[in-house]
Amino acid sequence: MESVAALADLPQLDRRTLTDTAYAALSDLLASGRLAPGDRLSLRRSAAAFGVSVMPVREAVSRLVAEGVLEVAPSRIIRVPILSAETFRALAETRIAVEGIAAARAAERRTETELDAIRRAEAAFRSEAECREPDRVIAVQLNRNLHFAIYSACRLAPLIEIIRRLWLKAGPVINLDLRACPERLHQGFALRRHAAALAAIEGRDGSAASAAVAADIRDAADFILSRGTLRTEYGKD
Amino acid sequence: MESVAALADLPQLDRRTLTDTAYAALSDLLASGRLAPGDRLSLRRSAAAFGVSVMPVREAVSRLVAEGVLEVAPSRIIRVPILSAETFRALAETRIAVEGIAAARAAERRTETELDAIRRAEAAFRSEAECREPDRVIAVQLNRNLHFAIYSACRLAPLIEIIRRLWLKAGPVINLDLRACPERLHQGFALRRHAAALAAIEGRDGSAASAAVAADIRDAADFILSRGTLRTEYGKD
DNA sequence: GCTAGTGATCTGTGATCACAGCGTGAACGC
DNA sequence: GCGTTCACGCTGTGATCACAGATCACTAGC
Repeated sequence: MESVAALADLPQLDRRTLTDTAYAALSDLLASGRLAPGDRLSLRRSAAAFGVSVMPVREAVSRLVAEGVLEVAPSRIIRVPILSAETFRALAETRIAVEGIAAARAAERRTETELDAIRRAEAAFRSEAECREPDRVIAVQLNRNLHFAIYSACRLAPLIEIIRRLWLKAGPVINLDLRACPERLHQGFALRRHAAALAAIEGRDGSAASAAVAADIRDAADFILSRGTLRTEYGKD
Repeated sequence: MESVAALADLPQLDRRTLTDTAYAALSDLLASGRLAPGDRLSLRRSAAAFGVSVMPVREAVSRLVAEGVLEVAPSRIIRVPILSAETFRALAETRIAVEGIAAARAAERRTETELDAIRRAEAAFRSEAECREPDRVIAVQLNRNLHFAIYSACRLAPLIEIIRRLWLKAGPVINLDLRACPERLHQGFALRRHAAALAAIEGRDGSAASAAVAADIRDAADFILSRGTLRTEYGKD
């Protein structure tokens, strides 16, 4: 018999399958905006790029398709969906509702530790956004970190998972927009909303936190919709 | 060239793959409670039962695993998760939050048509529940119909999809419970909540609708938790 | 009688093959 | 010169094969 204590240290050697790895890689590509709406994907090509067979990529893509993050056209082409304005609006409304709740709960029951993490995340984003030449990729990542630092404090694992998926769906559109209009970072909209959210969470004010997050999401959504780059008509492709 | 009008009638001949079919079949098994927590699943056996190869079943299961509806143990066994009390509570809280929002929105912007559909669904459930010997399987289905008739009126496709997934996760536990305690139907808790929800939606009272749905969910969750059949300790298996 | 070892069997995971459908481009016909 | 067609290549989907690991029943040994 081996040492029980030593075994307890590695609770579960994570059985990470190639499918999981491929899923994580594709998710990252989508979340970071390196995959834009309309971009196509090929199982065989992706598999070659990852250095595996098509099987794991296929399952990963299948999951993303099921989640609506990718779509497969009747012509058997996998691509990241091009959202219509209406679809995007519905997605934003859903985000406002769901993330608003998470923020409210987070404000009401955050611990000091969680509050510290949120403070640090807010500061990190702020310092990058106020920099003279902010790195867009990093800013997006830091914004994401801040939001999820807040949502994590709601202590509702299923809710956080839901939000993760919503971000995956909205990611490509938002990142594409930010890439096209980097100056938006300077306008400080997000900074104001973040500050308001942080203050609300510090003061355990649920509805104020919810409102701040909602405003943050709505700002971005309105801006994207106002640019009019989204399809206004519906039509399968 | 064929008639354009005729083509428009069948907007998209649904390219239903075997994977989609398998997914739908498994979802139905889970939602209707024919698959209980702890039940195991084998790819090869399921494939044989469906009369297809393992491939489609494998992808369908993979999706459900990704959604947390099924889990694959390190011992390579697929099964429907046995939720701990804590996990179940978190799931119920999430449902209360999300479905509450959907109900509130539904109440505020339902059309007459949608209201009619909700009324019919409520009446259908009531007549079955008030029957002397209610059919549990049918009652579960009618309850589901009513809830989704309400949620559909919120007009937020992503939100409805989220709720669909939440129901898939909670389904086995709830159905298992209902199967064990059919008398709960007679107590009329659900009936009262449903009536309150219907009245709120008729009166376009969002917060009342939200409260009614939340109470309905909480009743069921509290009842299940009070029975103490759920694991109280956590531990991977 | 009970335990430890051991092999048959079944598991999901990954790779490979087969196929029908669609897109694309070049060559042919008018 | 321009439009049509046809063939090639690539696509996702489904089936099958290969494999490592885990379970479980059975047996040998104490």
